[in-house]
Amino acid sequence: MEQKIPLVVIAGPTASGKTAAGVYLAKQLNGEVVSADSMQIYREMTIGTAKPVPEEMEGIPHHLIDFVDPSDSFSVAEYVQLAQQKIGEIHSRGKLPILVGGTGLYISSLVDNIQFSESESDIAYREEMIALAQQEGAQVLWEKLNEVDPAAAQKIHPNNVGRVARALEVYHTTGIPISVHQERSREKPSPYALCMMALSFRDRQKLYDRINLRVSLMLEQGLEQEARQLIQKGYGATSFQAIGYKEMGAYLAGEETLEEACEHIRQESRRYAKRQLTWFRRDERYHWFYAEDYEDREQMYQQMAEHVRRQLDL
RNA sequence: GCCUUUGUAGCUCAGUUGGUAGAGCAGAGGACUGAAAAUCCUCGUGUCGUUGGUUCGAUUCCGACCGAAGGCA
Repeated sequence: MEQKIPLVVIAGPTASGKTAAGVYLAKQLNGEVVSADSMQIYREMTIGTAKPVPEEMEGIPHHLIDFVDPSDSFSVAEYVQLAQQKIGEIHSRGKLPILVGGTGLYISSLVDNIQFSESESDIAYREEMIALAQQEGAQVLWEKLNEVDPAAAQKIHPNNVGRVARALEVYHTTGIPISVHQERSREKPSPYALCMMALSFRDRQKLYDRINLRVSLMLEQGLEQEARQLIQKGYGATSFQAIGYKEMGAYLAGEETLEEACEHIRQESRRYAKRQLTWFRRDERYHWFYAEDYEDREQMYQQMAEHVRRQLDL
C-alpha cells in the first residue's frame, strides 16, 4: 500500500476568512495553496469572486486560480483531475498541499476520490431532455428516468430537471444507469491523509455582516466595470452563474437600479453562504473553527496550524 | 380643526356575509457525483393598533382614543 499524501482542507462559507487562513498555514507549514473554488478559476473575474490578489498571497503559490477563460465551461471532473495533479506535484516537491475553497462539490469529489467515467457529456441530448420537460412537464421527464433507473429517480426530485436530465444523459451515452456509475465512483479509496477544517461564525448575523461589507467593498473596487467588460466580451455557461455579475448585468441592462442590484448581490451571497454551511455541516470530518472562540484571527490561525500538526503528525 | 382612507407574520398585502387567519417576499432547515456562486425540496400563532359597547362569541359590526397617508379649511 502506497503512502498517503497529506492534504489539509480549509472550507467554509464565503467571507469566512479562508484565503487568509490558507496563506497563514502555508507559511507556517511550508505549504502551497490549491484553490477549490468554481468561480475563481476564471480569468477577468477578480473583484466579484474575491479572488486572492498577489498582495494577499504573500508569496505563497496558489494553484487552480485564474486559468480558465470566462467563455469556457468547466466541470467537477476536470477540476478533480487537475487538482489531483497539482497536489501530487506539490507533495513531490516536499511541500504540504493546502486545499482552500468554498465549492463543496469540488472538495468532496476530490477528497473522496470520486471516479468520473471517461465518457464525455452529451450536452445536446441533455438540452433536448430539458426542452422535453419544458414542453411536457417535469413529471414526464422524471417518469422516463424512473423507467430506466428507478434508484436514481428515487433520489432526485421531479422538479430538479437539470439532475433528471443529467441522469438520463448518462444512461443514454453509456447504457449504464447513473446510480450504478455513482456506486462504482466510490470504489477507490482516497489517496490522501486528510486534515479537514471549516471556518465560520457562531452568530449567523456576524457572517452576514461580513458578507454585506465585502459586497460593498467589491462595488468600491469596481465590480461594475469588471462586470461590464465581462458582458461585452461574452461569458459562458458556468461563469455566467457567478453571483455579482448576473445582478450587475440586470442593472447594466436597465432592468434594475444600482441599489436593487446591490441588494440582490448581498442577498444571493447570504443564501449561498447558507447552502455552503449546509454542505460542510453534514460532513463530520470537518473540524470547525468559529471566529468568536478566539481573541483574534491570528490566534485562530495558530490553533488551526496546531490542529494540523497534531492530526497529520508533522 | 373637519372629512376620507388606512392600521393583520420581520416587510408588502389578502381575508373572515361575526365562530381567533393566509399568500408573496424576507428568514430557517435539508438535499447535492460532469453548469454546483448552479439546481431542487420542506417550514407560516401572529396581543388581526388600543380601549369600551352590542353579541353565546368580535380581528370582523358600532363608539372613542392613538398612529399613518391624502383632501378641505
